[in-house]
Amino acid sequence: MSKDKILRAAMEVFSENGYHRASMDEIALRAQVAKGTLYYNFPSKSQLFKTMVKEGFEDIMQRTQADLNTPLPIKEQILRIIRHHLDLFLESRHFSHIVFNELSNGIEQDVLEELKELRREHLRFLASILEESKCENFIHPDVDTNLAAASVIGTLESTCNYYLSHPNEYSRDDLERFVFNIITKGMFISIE
Amino acid sequence: MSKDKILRAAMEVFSENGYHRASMDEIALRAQVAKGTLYYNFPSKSQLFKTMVKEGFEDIMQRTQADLNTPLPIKEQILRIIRHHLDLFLESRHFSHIVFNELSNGIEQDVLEELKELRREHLRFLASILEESKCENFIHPDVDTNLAAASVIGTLESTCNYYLSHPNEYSRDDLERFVFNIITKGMFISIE
Amino acid sequence: MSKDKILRAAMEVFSENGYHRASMDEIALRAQVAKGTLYYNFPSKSQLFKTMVKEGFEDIMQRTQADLNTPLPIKEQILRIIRHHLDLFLESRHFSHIVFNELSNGIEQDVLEELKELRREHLRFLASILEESKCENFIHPDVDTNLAAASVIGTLESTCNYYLSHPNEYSRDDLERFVFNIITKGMFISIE
Amino acid sequence: MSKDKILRAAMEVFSENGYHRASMDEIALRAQVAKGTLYYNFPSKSQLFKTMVKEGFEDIMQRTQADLNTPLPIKEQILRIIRHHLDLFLESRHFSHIVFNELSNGIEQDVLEELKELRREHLRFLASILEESKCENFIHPDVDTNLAAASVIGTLESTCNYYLSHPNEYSRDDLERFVFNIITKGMFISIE
DNA sequence: TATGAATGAGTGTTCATTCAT
DNA sequence: AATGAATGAACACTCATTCAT
Repeated sequence: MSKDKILRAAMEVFSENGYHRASMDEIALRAQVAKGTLYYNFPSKSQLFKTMVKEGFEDIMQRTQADLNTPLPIKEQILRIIRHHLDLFLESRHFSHIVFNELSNGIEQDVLEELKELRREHLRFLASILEESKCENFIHPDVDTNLAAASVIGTLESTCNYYLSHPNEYSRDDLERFVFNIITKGMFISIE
Repeated sequence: MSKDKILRAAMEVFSENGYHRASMDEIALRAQVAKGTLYYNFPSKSQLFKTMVKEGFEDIMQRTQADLNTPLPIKEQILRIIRHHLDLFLESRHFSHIVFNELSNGIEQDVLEELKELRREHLRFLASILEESKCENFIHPDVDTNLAAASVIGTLESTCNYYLSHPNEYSRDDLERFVFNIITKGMFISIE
Repeated sequence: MSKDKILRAAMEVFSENGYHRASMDEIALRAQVAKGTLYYNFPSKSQLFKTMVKEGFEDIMQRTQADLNTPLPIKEQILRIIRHHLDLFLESRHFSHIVFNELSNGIEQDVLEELKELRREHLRFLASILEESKCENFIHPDVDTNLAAASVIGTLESTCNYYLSHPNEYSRDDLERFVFNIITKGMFISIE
Repeated sequence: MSKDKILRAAMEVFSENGYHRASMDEIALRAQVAKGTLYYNFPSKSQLFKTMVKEGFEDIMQRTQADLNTPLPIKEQILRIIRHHLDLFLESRHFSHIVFNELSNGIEQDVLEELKELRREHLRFLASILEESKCENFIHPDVDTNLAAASVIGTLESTCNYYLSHPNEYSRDDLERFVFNIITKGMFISIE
């Protein structure tokens, strides 16, 4: 079906070029449909973008959720969340970049709000997982889980970026372990 | 002087719209100079952008450095770094966003590399501060200071974003304290 | 069809203004299409120019060739070549001017080479006709036919220019006769 | 003096780039004066161009005239005219190209007419030399000396072009001899 | 006499969008 | 459901020219 071909092509092109440098011509070319077909299926570039982002978010949340359905020790749960997000950030690097960072400006106002809401939803999803851990006394009682969720995402994004722009300095496992440690234990020994 | 007026206007316009939606016309208008004057002072849009970013980086590094020159307890040092970067992220919110995130795609290749190098330099700067702390045994010996620097930036960026899009939920002090705690102690009590 | 309308308009506008002063706006206006349509059909100004020139060259060579297919006395052959090129130079005066003269500088390097090759091809075409005459001993054995072809074109261009800028001094027949004589017999009686 | 430096630089830059692609910035740079100085000495780009062309024409005419002042056999006279013009066409190749060919369009109307007049004057100068030869019965009585002068220029220009774009195929002497022969004897043996 | 910062009209080009088919 | 030719507003950039010093 055209719609799917277009969405796949859009994911590629947006990822490779960012929102603005991605052109509808290129997407049509990559999807092997005529340009008109894009507009037959999606009302505008920004709406196509939004649909694509939405599916991405739903996918990561669903996969994470599925993985947490079976009862697991807390440590394992954290590790799996990290792993899923590292997958996303490393494999669909540019997509995740757009999704997590390029949403503050430069995108049409109408769609921007919806995209931000999607991101907030994702953060709420992560926060709710953390909240559960907090209830079970795994997390410091003074830690705000909303900010913590944001901080997890920020740490993942930023370290992935570093990892990707310094190839050969670390292994993927190093990265995973680092993020796990920094999130759980912080970096300092004790400074009080 | 025109050059300064232009840089100030550029900062505004790039911040409000992101690199691509910022137009040279708008910058000229905002700087109250003719369009040609932009090109008299800067050879291209991307070079203007680069100059602006460069000055921003130099400023934050210089101010941070100045503040760390006097001997301070480690806790205070960390707090000050956080404060300076919170200042940057909250006051020049969009600028910092561009600087720390929008550099992955969509900007002319030639300038992109220089910008990334600026960012790397900034991370090295932070990493060197952390490395010092590590030498004095304040930081866990297995923590990589490069990744840690990246993670600090990611945490700051992401939590600032959250803070800014959820007004009235937290105070600035909450934010500062949260970031300090999460960086130093992590979020978990003990899960081993 | 748009493509043809554009080529016709381009011919007009390039002829009247020369390559550089011809603007894509003017061409679009003259062709009664939107500016975008120019770029839908031709990738750039220089490529549009090249296409136009190419068609012109092909036309003159084809028409000349067609006329020489039937066996004719050498004198008649020469006259017909002259006539065809006078037609071109007098009727599409500016076009031929561009084609034969404006190709030395000021045109984008990439297209310039192709245009020069077209001109060389046309000269080879004329030279091959002359070469045949030479083989039949109509032409002085020491005359280089390549240079001779170039010289024929130069003479035609230059005398046409003179003719056009001195209206009423000569008839078209005068011109034709003059060129024929000067090419075949030269201007001097005998000076050795 | 500035004026001379500018004229020399203008000659270089116009020759290398053609009228339109030559920029006042480049000329100022090459002349090592500030841009304002160009406008202090010449009212506009086109006037600067005109002045330069005028000097060029005067120079070639003067040098040719000087050479013909002493009594010489007709053959030698012709050879010298050819030589002087070959010098001009081969050494200041682009300048002469502009002067002899690029004057039909693309240059500001106001100056264009004056430039054409300069060219006509030069042709009259050559024609007058030929006319003299004609009076002495060296030239066919039915040859119009005005057209002949134009034809000489056209032949020179065109063969020089060919010569320059086919390096190593001919020597300068070949060229000189060819032009002399074609002008004096034409290319055909006898076709009546 | 000379400067050079500033100008702004003009240029080629891009691209999301439309619509007749 | 799908097409692709056509659009036109918007864009980065150029450059001859001006003018206060």
